[in-house]
Amino acid sequence: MKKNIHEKNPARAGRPKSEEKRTAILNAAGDLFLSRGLAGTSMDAVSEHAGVSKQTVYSHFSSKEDLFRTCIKNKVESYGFQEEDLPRDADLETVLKLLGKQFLNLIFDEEVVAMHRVVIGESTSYPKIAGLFFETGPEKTINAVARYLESQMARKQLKQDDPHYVAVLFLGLVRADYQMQLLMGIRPDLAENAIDCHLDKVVRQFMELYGPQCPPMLYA
Amino acid sequence: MKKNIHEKNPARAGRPKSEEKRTAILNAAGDLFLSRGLAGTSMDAVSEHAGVSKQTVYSHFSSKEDLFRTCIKNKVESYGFQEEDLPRDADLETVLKLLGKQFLNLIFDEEVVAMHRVVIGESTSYPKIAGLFFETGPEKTINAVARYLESQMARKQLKQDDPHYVAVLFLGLVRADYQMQLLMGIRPDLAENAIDCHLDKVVRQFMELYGPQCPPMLYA
DNA sequence: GTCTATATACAGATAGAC
DNA sequence: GTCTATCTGTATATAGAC
Repeated sequence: MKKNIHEKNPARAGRPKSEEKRTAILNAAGDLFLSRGLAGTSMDAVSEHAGVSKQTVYSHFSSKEDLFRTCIKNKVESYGFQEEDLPRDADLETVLKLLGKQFLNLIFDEEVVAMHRVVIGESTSYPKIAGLFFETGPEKTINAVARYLESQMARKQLKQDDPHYVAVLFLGLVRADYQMQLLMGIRPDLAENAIDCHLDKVVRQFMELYGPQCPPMLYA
Repeated sequence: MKKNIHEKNPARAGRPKSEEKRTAILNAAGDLFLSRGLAGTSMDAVSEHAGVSKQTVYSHFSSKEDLFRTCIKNKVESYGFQEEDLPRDADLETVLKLLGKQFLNLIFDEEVVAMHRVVIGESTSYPKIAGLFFETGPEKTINAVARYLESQMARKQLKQDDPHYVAVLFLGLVRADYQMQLLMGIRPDLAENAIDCHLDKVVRQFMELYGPQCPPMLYA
């Protein structure tokens, strides 16, 4: 997309290619940005860890910002939340628990935490990168959950409501304050089976609110 | 606490005092750290905005980290969530809506957003500062809400449960995904009265789960 | 106690050899 | 296309005058 070198003969280039070094740079930069932050990572450090010279880095990426944006873009796309993988025919509560577990695994993942940290920390300087991250990361997850919930509403398994709103609510229940603690470097104190207990309770509460056998609204 | 100058005669110091400059430094540094981040703020810029020389900054604070920590500590303490102000005798739902509104005002506040951003962004480099922030900020808010909920449980206005857990749940419902969007620089699209509608709905749902007339647990 | 001037280090980005 | 060497700016922190 950037240069489209080797269009004619990808396998046997006329001149020595550099796709290998490009990925080496991206890998090195990704690791460094996530572990030391943007300001804490020098272009010298990137070139050193990638095993190339600094000028080679600049020949692939026009600036540090360009490199940063490409790293985030690549990383966030690798963390898809596959709605397609969900067993739609399975019991609704089972799927919700599975969904919750997948979501918790995601937000507890160290690399995901680091990515949120650096994106949030740099969102003032680079709002567009933060926006891109949100749309292709958290927002995509919400939408995936919303689509599933919508299908269940159509099957009368869930009360009718705005699917996006309900997805945010469900994920909010699952997230609790774990995510904020993780972002601030606090390890949530998780006793034995605490996560599973939490998920059980959350799904039960969600079904109380949106399950088909839930009582009619008391007000309004 | 640091030097305790002028212990004997606070009003009429023998030598020219510097408490005034100290606060000027803290104010300038606070504004700059929150608007440009830690790495984006030089000690030169701090001294310039405070109207003092750089050496004066270093005479009051041993390092940039020391200055940063003191700024965050001061700021976060100024954002108390006064549980005492709540009208305990008022209707429970009214108080919950008021509580939710106060919380939303807090997390929508630009300075509070900026503070979260910088603390999260620097939490890898300065985990102790992030920990201090969490304890005296978000955690204190949770505890204040928990104490109120506990008092209402004692009066049988709410179902018995772990107050801290229920407080996290309530605040999670209120927060939805507004906070994450704000941290990433995205303005939540709020239609007319959207906040109030949201609060109404959230409180209703919370009462469905924990109100005294809520149905008995369907499982377990 | 406060200021001006400076030491020292390292950042991002570029020039020119091969 | 890739490397070594360098330019230019700026950072934190300190030394010494008043």
